[in-house]
Amino acid sequence: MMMAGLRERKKDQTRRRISQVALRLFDERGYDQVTVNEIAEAAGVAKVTVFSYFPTKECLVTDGVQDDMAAIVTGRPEGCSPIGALRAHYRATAAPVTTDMDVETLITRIRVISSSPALLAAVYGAQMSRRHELAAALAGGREPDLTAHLMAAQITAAITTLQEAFFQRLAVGAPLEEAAGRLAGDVELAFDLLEHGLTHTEEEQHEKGHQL
Amino acid sequence: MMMAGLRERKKDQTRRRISQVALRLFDERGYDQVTVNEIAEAAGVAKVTVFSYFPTKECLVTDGVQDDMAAIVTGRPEGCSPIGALRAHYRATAAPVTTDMDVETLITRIRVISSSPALLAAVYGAQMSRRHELAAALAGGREPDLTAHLMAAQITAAITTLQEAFFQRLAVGAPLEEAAGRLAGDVELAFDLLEHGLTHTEEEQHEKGHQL
DNA sequence: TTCGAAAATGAACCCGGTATGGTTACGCTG
DNA sequence: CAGCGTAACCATACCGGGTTCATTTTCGAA
Repeated sequence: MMMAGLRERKKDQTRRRISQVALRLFDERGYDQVTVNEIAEAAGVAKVTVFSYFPTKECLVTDGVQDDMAAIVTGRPEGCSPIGALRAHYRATAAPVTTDMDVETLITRIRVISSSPALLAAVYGAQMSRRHELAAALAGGREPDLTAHLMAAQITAAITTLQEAFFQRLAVGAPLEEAAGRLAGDVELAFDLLEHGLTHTEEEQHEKGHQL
Repeated sequence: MMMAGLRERKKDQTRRRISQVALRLFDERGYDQVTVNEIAEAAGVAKVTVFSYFPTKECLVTDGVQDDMAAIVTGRPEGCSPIGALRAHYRATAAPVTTDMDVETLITRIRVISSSPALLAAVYGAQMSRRHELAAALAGGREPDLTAHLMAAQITAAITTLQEAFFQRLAVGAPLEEAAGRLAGDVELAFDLLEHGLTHTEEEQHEKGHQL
């Protein structure tokens, strides 16, 4: 195994071509103004082939933009609180913006998603579904109680909001470095709110400073 | 105005008939297994008429199951914190389960929604949009900053989770009174978590007691 | 070289939702 | 009561996302 035969290579190639073409068209004319037929034609395949690679039109954009939170919690090092693990994770990913894919492509994806209500709703719907996994991870094996579910919901909501703010800056045209820099501070703010509650006034939050 | 002519009465009647028939069919066979054509036929109208009353198939179930949060915050009495107002509101609605509609119908709706991933995702997506309104209300006129958005996100997530838990108990068959009673306690727990943070351990939360 | 299987295809189909153009019946006004 | 404007309703055709299926192409292994 692991011998990349011609067949596998062609498959990967086709998949990439479809997704690239789709992203370009979406970016040019807007998600809703592009039909799957057009994508197929522009990519030189049949409609049914597009759907054989991507189960839905949405997946052409959203594939691989999901987060793993539950895995972060279950895989956290010994003696580390769940929230601590999550804070550390997002603190770490904020700085270098570690991404295994082309940054330009990622930004385009974000732009496309942010500017389509349908896509936004889909992404949020999907993330909501994952809350249950996070709740299970937080409960650590036991059946998650209401507290676990509430924590999972709040954490998910906070992360989503962070991403939203980050994406918003990128979509507006802010350079990647600046957006990442702000994100770092935002992560600390968000987790402070999560850990210490909303009744902490803004002054208190600020006077604490966002000690890295 | 307010003079209910025959025309208006017929309209209301038709609308109600469509929604009732749809709900019954959904409950019997599942949301995805019922087509709009079937609903129309069973209700004795044309498909286009169904869509003239309800913009989407989802709305046949989700219409009127939304919450108002932003209004609660903006309309809160003098000297009352936003979170305090929300806590008071949900504390109040938990006990009598004040609903202007048939309880049995409401429960059926909930059952249908809970058992359809598509509907759940739709509801979550819709609630997402309302977060921005709540954030604006929290900011009180000024442009909402990240803190406001984070608070709105957390609050919305918590409320959603409460409803989910409540609905879950009803769907499982718990009597309305028992579910409402538990909901009252859950509301206090949720707002304690919101106000004081997730790092409060469960023992602390419980030792505080849920003082009404 | 041959053969099984994976990949791709075209065409028909289903369903949610929209557009159009026409019919019915309510309600107002004279 | 006559008649007219209009709101509600309808049938039909259409569009786009997504599925099914039977058929053909293409790769890889024996």
